[in-house]
Amino acid sequence: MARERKEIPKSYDPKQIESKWYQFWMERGYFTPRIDHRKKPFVIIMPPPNVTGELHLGTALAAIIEDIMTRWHRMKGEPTLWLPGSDHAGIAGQNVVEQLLAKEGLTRHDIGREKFLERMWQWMDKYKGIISEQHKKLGASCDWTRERFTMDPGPVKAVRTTFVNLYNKGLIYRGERIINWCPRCATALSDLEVDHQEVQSHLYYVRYELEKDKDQYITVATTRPETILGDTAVAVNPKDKRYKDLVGKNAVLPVIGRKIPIIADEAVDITFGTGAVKITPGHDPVDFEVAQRQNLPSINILNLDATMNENAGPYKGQDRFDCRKALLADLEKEGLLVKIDPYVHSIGHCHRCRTIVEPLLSKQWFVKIAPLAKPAIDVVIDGRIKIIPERFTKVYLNWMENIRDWCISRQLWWGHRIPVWYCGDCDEVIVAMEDPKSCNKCSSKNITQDKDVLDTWFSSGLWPHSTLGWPEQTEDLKYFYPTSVMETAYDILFFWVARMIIMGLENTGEVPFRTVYLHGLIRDEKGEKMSKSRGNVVDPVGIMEKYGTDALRFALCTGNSPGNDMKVSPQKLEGSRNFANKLWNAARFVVSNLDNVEMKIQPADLTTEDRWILSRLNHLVAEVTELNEDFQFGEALRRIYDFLWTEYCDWYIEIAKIRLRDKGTKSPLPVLVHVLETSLRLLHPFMPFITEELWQSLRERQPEGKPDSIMIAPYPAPDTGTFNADAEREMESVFEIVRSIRNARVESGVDPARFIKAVIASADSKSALEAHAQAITNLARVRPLDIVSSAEKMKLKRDQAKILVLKGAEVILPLESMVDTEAEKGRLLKEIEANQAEIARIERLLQDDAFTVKAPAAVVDKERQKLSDRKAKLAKLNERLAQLG
RNA sequence: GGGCGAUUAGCUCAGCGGUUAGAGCGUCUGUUUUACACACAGAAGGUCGGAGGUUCGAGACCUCCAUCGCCCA
Repeated sequence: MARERKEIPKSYDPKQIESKWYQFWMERGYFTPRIDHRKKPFVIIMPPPNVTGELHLGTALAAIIEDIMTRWHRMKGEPTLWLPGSDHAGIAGQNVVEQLLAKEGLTRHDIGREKFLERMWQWMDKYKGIISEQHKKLGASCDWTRERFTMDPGPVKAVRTTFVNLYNKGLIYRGERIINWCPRCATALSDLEVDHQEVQSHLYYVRYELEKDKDQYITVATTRPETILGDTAVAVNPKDKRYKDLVGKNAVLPVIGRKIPIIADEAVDITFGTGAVKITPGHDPVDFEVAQRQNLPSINILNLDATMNENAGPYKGQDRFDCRKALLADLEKEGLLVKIDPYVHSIGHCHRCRTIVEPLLSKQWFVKIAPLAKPAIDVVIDGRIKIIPERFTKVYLNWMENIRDWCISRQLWWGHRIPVWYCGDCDEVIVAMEDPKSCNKCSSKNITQDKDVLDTWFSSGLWPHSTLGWPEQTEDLKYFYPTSVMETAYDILFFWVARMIIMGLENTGEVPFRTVYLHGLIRDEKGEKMSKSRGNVVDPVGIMEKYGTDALRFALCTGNSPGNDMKVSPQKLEGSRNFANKLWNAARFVVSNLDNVEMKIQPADLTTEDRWILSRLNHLVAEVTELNEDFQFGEALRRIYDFLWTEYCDWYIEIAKIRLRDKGTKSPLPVLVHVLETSLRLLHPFMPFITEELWQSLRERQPEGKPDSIMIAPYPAPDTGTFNADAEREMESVFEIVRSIRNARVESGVDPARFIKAVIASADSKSALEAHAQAITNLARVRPLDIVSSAEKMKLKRDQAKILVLKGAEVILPLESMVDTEAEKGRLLKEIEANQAEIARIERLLQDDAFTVKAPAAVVDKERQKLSDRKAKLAKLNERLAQLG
């Protein structure tokens, strides 16, 4: 890209560069992988965000983590595919458009199925675009040429094929079962789409008269008195002696007077209420099972809008909760309401609209799940799929082992229509890949398609293979499947991840992905879950505009460990932005010094600080590589941050300035540039925009052998040959000297601008320290500085000086009049005490045979070294104290 | 009822067997030291929720308890 070479602005302005680079990457086609059969690809299928509105922070977090993995693997040279897409979001999607219609005073029934679906598509097309744009703004390097929508022809065919196959295998069936019904959404829900919430409620004790003897009663306890109207029995436990004589007799339902039997069933809990319970097979799953065992009839008392139907007698037409009140009043009047106890129990609410769901008996389509769950359990147990963090493995298995048949039909219009036709003439059920024209049994043309659609998660469950072309054996499917990582939030482990494993195994015989990475949920500063109703939703686009995309990425990545929730605060975002600015300025400094310098590093020219920073850099590269491989991206990024800010900026650049000013010495620029360039590549997956911008400004000046973009440059690999413990030790001692002088200056109130005299005395590293005289002079503001041997030290006049006793050296600061002898004595005594304590501790440790024998030799040696350092230091401190008198 | 997680500096969190516990923010004291005040230098601040135990050695491992949060029934 041709750019003018000009001054880099003083502070980082993300707006200036982000869209430019994204466009550049897109134009070059970097996001689209080249299929290379010699290489193993890295593949992530994006969890498709719901097309119900705009992106939220949770989706942004997912995209960021996925992008980090994607960019990292791409830089490692693997053919890398990150396939984006979006989900039609059945109930949620339909809700959104229905609400829009409501504003026009319309319902979907007013405009009809066809017109409604047109509106749905309009909405979807609009928001699909918005979500893609937002992903682009985040820097998501996904392959837009392969973008998919769950209702695209490919996925539609996959859904159809799966349904037909499972039906033919007898794994999809239609049956009358107790399902969860949301009266507001007017559809059946799966068990997962019901959220149980504890509520303060009441337990009502109601008397049922016995048929033959009106003075005798059996009292039952219930939380839902209106369901009395649907009772078909009273049950007691066969072991319960209290009711032994009543079993086999009939009771009479209050108010409506229907006769029902008193039966014995093991399922009854003797300790609940009175030990006698009402059985309502039409509205309770447990009761339904009892009824099946005991051959009891079921009575449905509800209409689908949760009003009472004709079976409710006098209450017909009333809302379920009005009916409850009316019935209780009537019971009270008749003296049949024995008592009301306060009672806490959990009630199911619709996952989407929070309405209380109603269990009811209904004819729906189900997936027979047990045979499908078995292999899905095996692949996790035998490690073919690994879940991170590991603790979710247990959660997954526990759910999978107790799984129940999955209700997949939804009474919605928006979604994948169930591919089933019913013959009006012969009752044949036709399930076929191609839409039938007539009944295949009686050839009647009088056939109608099932009106319902499938649970959204049915199509989502196919996502990893349907997006790649299944059921066709496409090139993509053959090459990219099974995928590498499924990255998503832990709250859809069952909804989605589990079903993808089930469906993937069933359809392809292969696992859909090797690793499941589950991230946590994002909460606000107070730790509350973000939700529209709480009004604490943070819009990622607003953040990106205010702080920059890389800052958002940094903030969401650091401190985010798998499976743990995280809080996002303005402070965190500011800190992230500050880091971007810090990096910007470090690069600005390097680049501004860059013209006409030979950039090749000549090993012979390297100074100790050069060897130190190269050693540190390569240790960093090794650590980051290891952490990335272990999916610890937050920690990896934190290490890069620490290195750049502290080691590179605070120390290396500051020391390099000396050589930059003095043109006579070897230039530090080759190393400055090398470390910066390597760090930028290391950092690129995390902060793609600023790293590309800075990398390009280096490349402009040093284009030789560099690829066109940092995102296709190789990810750094550690060069262990640069590891240099000696250089690290030497620099550490320089830093210690500088720090201690700075500290002493402040302590003694020396004017910050003033240079003071200093002498450094060292027994064994005099010559080494001499090489750093300039650095110490500049960083600690000491001049003149003398470096002397321990022997020479004795000749110095020391009584009016401040003496800093360090590990490898002593620093003598002749602060003359500023030294307060008494205060100095106090300071020394404190230091002596601390050293004595430490020496005592180590001696105790080393005298302990258990330690010296059992601890690893390296640990013991480390302690011995520490002890001798401490002793030397203590001796010097004592000597100094004696001098002060 | 069963399970999981969290509890470390004022706040947000790292650290997950090696012995003086780290960072960022905040606080305090200074500083226009020609990359950066979105910065620099220095400082204060923690008996790592409690009690037992394992170990030569425990924020780290085990047991129990407490508080908060989540999931499943």
